[in-house]
Amino acid sequence: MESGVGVRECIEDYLGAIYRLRVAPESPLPLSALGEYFGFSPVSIHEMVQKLSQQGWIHYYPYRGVTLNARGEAVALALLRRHRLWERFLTDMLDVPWAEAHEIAGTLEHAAPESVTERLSALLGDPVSCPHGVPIPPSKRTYIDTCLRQAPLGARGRVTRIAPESGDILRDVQGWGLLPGRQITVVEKHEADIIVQVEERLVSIPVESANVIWIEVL
Amino acid sequence: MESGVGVRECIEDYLGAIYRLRVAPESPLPLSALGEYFGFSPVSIHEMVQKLSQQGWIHYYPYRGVTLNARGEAVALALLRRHRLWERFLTDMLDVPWAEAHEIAGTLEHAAPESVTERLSALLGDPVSCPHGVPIPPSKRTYIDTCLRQAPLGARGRVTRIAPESGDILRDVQGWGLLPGRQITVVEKHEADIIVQVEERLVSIPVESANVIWIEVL
DNA sequence: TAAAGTTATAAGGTATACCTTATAAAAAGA
DNA sequence: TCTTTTTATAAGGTATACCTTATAACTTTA
Repeated sequence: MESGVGVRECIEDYLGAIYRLRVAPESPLPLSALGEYFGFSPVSIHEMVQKLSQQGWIHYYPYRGVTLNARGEAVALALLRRHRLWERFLTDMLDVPWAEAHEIAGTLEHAAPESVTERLSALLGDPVSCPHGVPIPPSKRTYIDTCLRQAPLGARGRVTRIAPESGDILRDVQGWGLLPGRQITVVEKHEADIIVQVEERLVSIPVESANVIWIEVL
Repeated sequence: MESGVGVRECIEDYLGAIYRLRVAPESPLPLSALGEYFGFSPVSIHEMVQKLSQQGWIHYYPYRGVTLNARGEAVALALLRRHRLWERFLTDMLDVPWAEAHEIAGTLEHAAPESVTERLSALLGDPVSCPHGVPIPPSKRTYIDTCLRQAPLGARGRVTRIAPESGDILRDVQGWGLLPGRQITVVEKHEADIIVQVEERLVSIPVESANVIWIEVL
């Protein structure tokens, strides 16, 4: 089973995007979501999806969307792992700002082979158990997370991921102190925002942002 | 003046190759050398050279070869700097074997922006003065080097670079203890080989290898 | 159920960077 | 000088991944 080595960069990007954008592994991701994410035309997305399906990376359910098959998911997970590790390297060792690191990691994740990334993981102290940073898939996801928007009142949890990610939301999340790994408690839920407690501090999160913040309820 | 940021990867590769392969900055590098280096057809090389010339990266002297102009040289130098720094990171911090590091650095040098590479330089202790490793161009070359093949008998010098580089020669060079930075003395010159002294040890270098080892005569 | 909105697909086009084959021009060697 | 070799250039082709326009098929909503 491939893990991303030698897989065409463009294919990796699509598989990674499907992984990041999907709501649940089984529910098909509409092609329109991919189009919006990449900023490509529906026709181009459709072309690529056909190719990915023919080459056996995804399941394509016309008029409904796509899901990753085992092969595609393996590549997406490996990609995400490389992405996270480079992100941590950039922030922890090179002091690159978090939001910027995300973008740069997006190119490094393709450039560095698995072997290098694994050595990098060791250099960083194998951050699987995640001291402060981003959850890094070891080879399978080890937690089940819930969207903050859906989290019940009073829920206590750990921020697992920001998905789908974008430079802007990352900046907000950093400002709120909601980086992955942080412990939070949902203290109030309103129409337009959700109030969470982050280390003695109360923060108001707009619902649109709460839609992309995921927590593991503890 | 550009320094490699935003310059098309392929263009950077050509400019870098011209820099590495050239014998002297002024003497045109024949297109056949580029063809051999990349393994591309003469026609393809010619096409690319025309493009590089039109876009103002190089001087093209038909039937003679190419030289870098100031703009092209700046990009090549920045590329080489990024290459060297990633190489050092890979070998020094990730314990990747030298020969392998060269290849991997060849992809990282394109992926990481200048800013990251500069922070990387700081992390590595700004290896401009080069403790043991590879000479890293700061922004201009600060040494004048001679091909070992041409070095006079009895010359004492410091290995500056292996150029043109390839996985195979790097392995040999590593075995001989002739990594860049090492002090050597030319003790004998024969038809087929050159005997150099490297830290108490005498090593016989075949002339073909001596052709790609460069030293700064001290 | 019919209209409106999505999604699919066909057809044709773009740019990049490579390829081959064939011919022309220049340089190098006998 | 003449031939051989090298270098240049023209012509046509490939693959990838994007584009637009137009039409067809399906889904959703009124």
